[in-house]
Amino acid sequence: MEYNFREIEKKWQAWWAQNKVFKTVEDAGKPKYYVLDMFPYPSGAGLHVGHPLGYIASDIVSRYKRLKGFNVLHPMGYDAFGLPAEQYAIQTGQHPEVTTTQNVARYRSQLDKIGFSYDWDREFRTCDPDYYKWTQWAFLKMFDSYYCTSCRKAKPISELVAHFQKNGSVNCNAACSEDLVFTAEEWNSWSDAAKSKALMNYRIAYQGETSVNWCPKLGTVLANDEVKDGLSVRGGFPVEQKKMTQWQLRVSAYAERLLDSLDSLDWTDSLKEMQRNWIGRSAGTEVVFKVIAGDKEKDITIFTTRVDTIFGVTFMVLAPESDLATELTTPDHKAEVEEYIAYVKKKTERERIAETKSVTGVFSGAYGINPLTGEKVPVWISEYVLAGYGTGAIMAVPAHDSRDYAFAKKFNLPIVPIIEGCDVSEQSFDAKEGKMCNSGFLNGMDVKEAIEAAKDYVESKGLGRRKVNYRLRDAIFSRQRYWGEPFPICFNNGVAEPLPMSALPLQLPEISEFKPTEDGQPPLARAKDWTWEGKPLETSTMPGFAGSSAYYLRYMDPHNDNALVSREAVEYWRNVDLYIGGTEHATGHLIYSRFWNKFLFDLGYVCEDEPFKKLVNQGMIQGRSNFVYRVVGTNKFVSLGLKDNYQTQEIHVDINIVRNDKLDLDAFRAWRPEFKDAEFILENGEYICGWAVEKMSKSMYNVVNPDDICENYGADTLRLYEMFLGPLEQSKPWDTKGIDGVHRFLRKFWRLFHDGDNMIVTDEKATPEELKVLHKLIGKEEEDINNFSFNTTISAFMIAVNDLSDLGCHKKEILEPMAIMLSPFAPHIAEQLWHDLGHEDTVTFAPFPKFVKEYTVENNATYAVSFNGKTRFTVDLPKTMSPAEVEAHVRALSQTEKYVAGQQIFKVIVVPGKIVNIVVK
RNA sequence: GCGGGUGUGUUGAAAUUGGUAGACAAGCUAGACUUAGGAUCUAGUGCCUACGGCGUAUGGGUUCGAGUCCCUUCACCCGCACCA
Repeated sequence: MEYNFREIEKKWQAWWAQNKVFKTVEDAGKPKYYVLDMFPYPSGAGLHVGHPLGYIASDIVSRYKRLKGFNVLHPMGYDAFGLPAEQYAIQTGQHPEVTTTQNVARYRSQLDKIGFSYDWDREFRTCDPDYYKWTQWAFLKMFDSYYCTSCRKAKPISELVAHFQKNGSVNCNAACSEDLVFTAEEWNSWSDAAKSKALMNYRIAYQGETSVNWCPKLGTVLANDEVKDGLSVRGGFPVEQKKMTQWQLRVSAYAERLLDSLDSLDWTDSLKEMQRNWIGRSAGTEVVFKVIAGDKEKDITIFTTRVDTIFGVTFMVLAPESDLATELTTPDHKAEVEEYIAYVKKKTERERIAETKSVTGVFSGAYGINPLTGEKVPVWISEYVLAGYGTGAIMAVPAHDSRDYAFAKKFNLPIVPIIEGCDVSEQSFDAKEGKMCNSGFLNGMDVKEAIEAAKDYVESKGLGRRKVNYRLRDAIFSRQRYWGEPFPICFNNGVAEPLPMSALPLQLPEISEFKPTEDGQPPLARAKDWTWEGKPLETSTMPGFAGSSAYYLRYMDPHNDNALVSREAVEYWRNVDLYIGGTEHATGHLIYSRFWNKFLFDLGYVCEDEPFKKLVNQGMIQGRSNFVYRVVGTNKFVSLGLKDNYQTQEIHVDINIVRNDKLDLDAFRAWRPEFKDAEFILENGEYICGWAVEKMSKSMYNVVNPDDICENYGADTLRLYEMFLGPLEQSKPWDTKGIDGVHRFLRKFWRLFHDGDNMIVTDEKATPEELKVLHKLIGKEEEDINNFSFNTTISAFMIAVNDLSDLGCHKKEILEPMAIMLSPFAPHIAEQLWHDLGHEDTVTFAPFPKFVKEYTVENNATYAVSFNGKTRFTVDLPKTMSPAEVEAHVRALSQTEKYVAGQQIFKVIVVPGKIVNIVVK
């Protein structure tokens, strides 16, 4: 029997499913290992060959860990709420539930063909009421909590209420949207509605007015990570800034913890850096400036990281969106300012980004007083100052800040340098170096010294205080959509009231149309009787990241009806040991999940502060398109190498009728009617196509579907090939060149066991040479899997198989461990061979062979010499030398050099391969 | 502009982490067998002015020894971007 992958794969996939081989149960006797893939959004297009890349890698690790004796949790499910299904519903009237179910079925059948070792009993979709019950539950917990800034954790809001009753807002240590000041008496005198309103300022899930990314085309608000370059990530529609009242999560309260615990994670530096930038910690100073606007006078606070430059302040700037801008404008400048604010408001986010270079602004008529110099400086209003960061007001030091500099140049404001010898005639001097001048008590100090000295001074004089600001903003948590989790919130005379836990899950109501209502209400407003005990329910739904923020916990205990996850389950599985997925979630899902986990950790529902210990980002697989070149105005096609002799037009050609960049001429003629009579100008009798790396897409005819590869080569070949393509983390184009190589390897592997219909494995004892081949591979695989270097393991397998073929080795002692070791990569063929060797159980839990180093004796003419176990050089020596002679020789040699090792003792170590190391102790 | 990363044959890529650069595959060339194929096997394949010399984007440095470490320049990729 030849290697018949179709039969083998079908047979063992069915057998695994039937015997529930991958069903996982908690087992205190075994160490746990939790391997998770970022679950997919089931889109209508199905999986292409890029999706399984990470899944294959995680499956390899899962299977390897099982061989190593771990109890492995390896689940899969679907992130099923989201925009595309709803957009489709709006267009076609198809209920998103229906399309989602269809798409999930398609995904499942595609995944099943690849032979993953998921425990499908743990599968769920985020749109299942049994699941989103717990998303709603977590929201209610957040609604019912505040963040205590002194103990750095979430606490019940009732404790804060008790504090207010006793002390008012004094020492309340709660993260909040704005600093409210009230006494206990005031608090106690307030109505329930007023209290509720005040508490919104502190809740972790709260409703508040904020500037949001509004996408008119989608009819919904979007989170910052859902917007790129001023366009929505989904759909690419323009986004504008709008002030709206929205549900939000107080993620900003966790900024510090999210930043600090990054250090403990085994993630790539680039990803951690991305999160650090996104969180954007900056330690600076808040300084109070007195501002005089006509007959009005007001203290305003500015934020700066460079208090040391305060003597160089020549003007101040307010953000046009901030309330201060209108408040501090003097009557004689009112018209201009209003016009300017209107102009800024009209701009879309995209225009703003495009015009960052242009400088705009207007004078407010007000003047600020520099608290250190007493100097009077004009207050301007400009869009380069953002309302959402710091205090929305800055002191401008044009000599030492490039933005202030550009502004000063444009509006002819003075530029006063305060660092000795710097030249500010052409541009500002932003560097934090040099000696201070023109700066009163700071004169003569080094800049770094001056920063600290200025901070101390400002604090000691009560002019301001040190302040750490974060760029991370609270997450906007409502979407004006249908296909998402409903909020378990109703409104009692406009006051938000949580539903009781017993009301969960609050299920999505049936509606017939998914568009927003005529008066701009979200689609849920169309539902009949969308009320709770007579009170209207919230009509927004939760965003996509809500359901994906705690899903890894649910897999631990997916059918629990009493808790998101039971204490026993979470204490056994704890957190994810290995998480594999794309970088696109760096600042979205991976921040929200960490936040969500920390919140549940604070409340004692989970036992680890961080959800994902190790994270690996697989690269994107791009498409590789092929082109033919039509001679303009004819139906003649010229081969790539000759095309420069003609005027040609480049046409995408279906990659399925091209092999190794050579066009199948008949298939091309049959591809489309207009090419039926195509003629070709060939080179060396062949038509060579051009190619380019592009995104995989239908319109470029370059989509490769995993089902087709499974059909033509088998799942094992697909798995091996995706890994063989190159390092996991690297983005690379899909290119079927070379897939034959790995397929050939599997056939060779098969032939070590079989000759035609006969099993040819013997019980003979293995020779040291054969054992050496085996153990070299064992060592390599152990090392490589821990480094996620799967491509080199596969190379090592190829070498081993070639060596064993050369040695004519068909011995069970060698081949049985080889089959076990291959099983993570190519599980179907390994399972078949395992059974061929007479086993009745599955290879899944066979013990991974033990690595023994001794079978590595070899000698050769090249020697490498190392000093202190590190530095080495090679010397050519006669083959016949004994180790002692080698030592003498090397000693003599080294004494001729300046790095003399004369007195040192050499030790000869024999290692695998050609090189003998002579280590100097 | 800031931050992170990458640069090795015709192609995907290896390199015991400072020690024979190009393993393993793909492609190409020649040959064998053949039921002529997208099968199998064998040999060759970095470059040159070839018994030698040169080669890991560029120029320099450290070292007995550099793809690997340090500095310069260039190119490409990714992320952030008026964050004070």
